[in-house]
Amino acid sequence: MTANVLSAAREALPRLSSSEARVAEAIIADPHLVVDLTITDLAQVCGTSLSTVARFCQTLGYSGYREFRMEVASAVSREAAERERFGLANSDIDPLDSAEDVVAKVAFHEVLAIEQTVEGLDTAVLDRVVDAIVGGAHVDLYGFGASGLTAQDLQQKLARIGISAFCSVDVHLALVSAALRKPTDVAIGISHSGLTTETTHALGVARDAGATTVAITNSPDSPVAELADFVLTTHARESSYRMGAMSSRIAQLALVDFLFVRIAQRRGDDVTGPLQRTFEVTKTHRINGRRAGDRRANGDSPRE
Amino acid sequence: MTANVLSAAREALPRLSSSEARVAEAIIADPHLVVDLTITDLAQVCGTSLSTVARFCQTLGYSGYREFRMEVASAVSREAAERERFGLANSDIDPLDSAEDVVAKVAFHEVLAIEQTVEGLDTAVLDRVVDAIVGGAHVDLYGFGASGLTAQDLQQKLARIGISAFCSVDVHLALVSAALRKPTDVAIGISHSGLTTETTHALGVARDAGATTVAITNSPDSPVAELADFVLTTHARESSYRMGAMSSRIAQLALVDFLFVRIAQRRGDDVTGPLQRTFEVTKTHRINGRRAGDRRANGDSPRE
DNA sequence: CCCATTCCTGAATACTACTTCCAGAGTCAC
DNA sequence: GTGACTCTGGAAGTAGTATTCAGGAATGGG
Repeated sequence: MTANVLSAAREALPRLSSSEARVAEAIIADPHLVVDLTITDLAQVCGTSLSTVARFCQTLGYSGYREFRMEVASAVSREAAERERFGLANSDIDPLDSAEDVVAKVAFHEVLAIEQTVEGLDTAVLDRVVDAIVGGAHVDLYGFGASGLTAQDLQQKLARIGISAFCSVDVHLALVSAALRKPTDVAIGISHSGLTTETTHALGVARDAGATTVAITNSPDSPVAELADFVLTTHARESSYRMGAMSSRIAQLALVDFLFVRIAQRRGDDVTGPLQRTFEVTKTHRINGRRAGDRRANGDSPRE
Repeated sequence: MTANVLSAAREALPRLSSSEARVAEAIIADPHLVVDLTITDLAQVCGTSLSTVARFCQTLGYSGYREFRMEVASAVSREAAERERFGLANSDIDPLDSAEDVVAKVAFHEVLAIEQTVEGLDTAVLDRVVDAIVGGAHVDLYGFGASGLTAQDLQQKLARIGISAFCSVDVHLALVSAALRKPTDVAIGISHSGLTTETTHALGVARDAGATTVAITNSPDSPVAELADFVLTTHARESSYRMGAMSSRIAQLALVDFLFVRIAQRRGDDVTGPLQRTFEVTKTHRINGRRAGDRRANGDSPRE
């Protein structure tokens, strides 16, 4: 299922028994343990028996420790390569880090979040959501707090290509809209944790009204996901929780972009046109450059 | 020793005996053999005995096949990542692209936008903006359309760590707020093109009121930038204008995150605390997790 | 040309690491 | 409290890996 072993481990955590979870946590905290240690040693480090470690590997879908280990080695190396591109030795932010370090580390985590979201994305589900939206009449979006921005972002994008979309920061309005959904409509709930009660509530109402429901969340086992016909999962790692909020939002936006581009593509929309125009306006402006600010009034671009 | 196992093997070739050379050649031709096959099977494929393969691994400086194999797995995965990246570097989205292709390409461009923004960032300017905000009384944020979401995002973040920040989608309210700025305040205008009249206007008003002004834009020569004491530039490449809208917003958010983390770091804020708590809530839920569906009466999920 | 030395090689052996099985402990529902 | 179930680690079994060793080829000296 999930391409990256480590994301898979994180995702599987809730389904695991306590001993297996201990193994998962140790591995998530330091994946290098797997590469360096034999199954026996790893079991000892985790305070459990090697049988449990072996079972854990199989729970994740691997034939055993050997296969799992190779997979972890690959994932670790891939991540290390990424880190090197940012010139980083380690990736946790320290209070004494320089501005350059902080910037590189934040960027690294955000890039990682995007890449892992891609790896873990089920494109079949993505396309079914695209089908539902393209074939549907209207899209309702529910998201509050940070996820509210993602919802608004998608709303703006859909509206721009002529798809009826609604999104409100006001829970009451969202609920009213949810109650009015028809079976031809699509309702999308966005919540990183999947626990946000307002989002869950709204999505449930839309579901009861007969709409096709979609969840965008980092926790595919969460309440929001359970109300959804289709679940799109982001893979922002929470282990370095200090970054969590940022990475998760970037991952959500990336996901929303995938969805949007695919919709535009499916509809045969000429996404190029309008944006091309923006591009040219900008370019023209830049050539005359400095004085454009003076002629204010009306010459504004489609976006921003 | 050479960093990459495979180069090492290639380099060592002339020094190897004929049987070991045969092993080396097979591996160089298809490194995946090592990942997939046991030492016994690999020996058979190479038409030699497993002893020879084991010796070969030791000749290259590894303790044995096991260690060698892990190393090869790492190298192979790293190389695949590089190749993938390279393949995406020069490709635009095509109407006939598959979902996988679309996702990979969009993600690549977004990652690129982050990386280039990091590269082009003047951390000295960043830190002076941080100084202004940390030492100031209040932050006003102006941004509309897509950039409005970035503005709101930063507003939310600053508010969360107790910094007075204002952001409104209503231009009038923004202007009123701008007019009320004091010299101890900071006003930040966000506009990708730098041409948005509302943003320019508001930033100009805040400047006249005496506030320190900051511009976040992709065009450092634009009107918004000219009104700013400090300019933070995003580097979302517009050449592939089809992606521009998405990449620019990601770049803006990344920039805002750099700013935010640096501010939190400077203030010695315990960013860890609140987020840690969120993490634990999620975790608690997850432990009971398994049966959450039952409690929820109607919750069935089509996937998983 | 023959013998001695050295190096190379793979079969056999020894060993380690991994997998699988199983029974006991614990947990939950009735 | 009892039965059904799950979780867990010990132990047996097996696959995979390391090492030893002897035969054989190649090289060099007599």
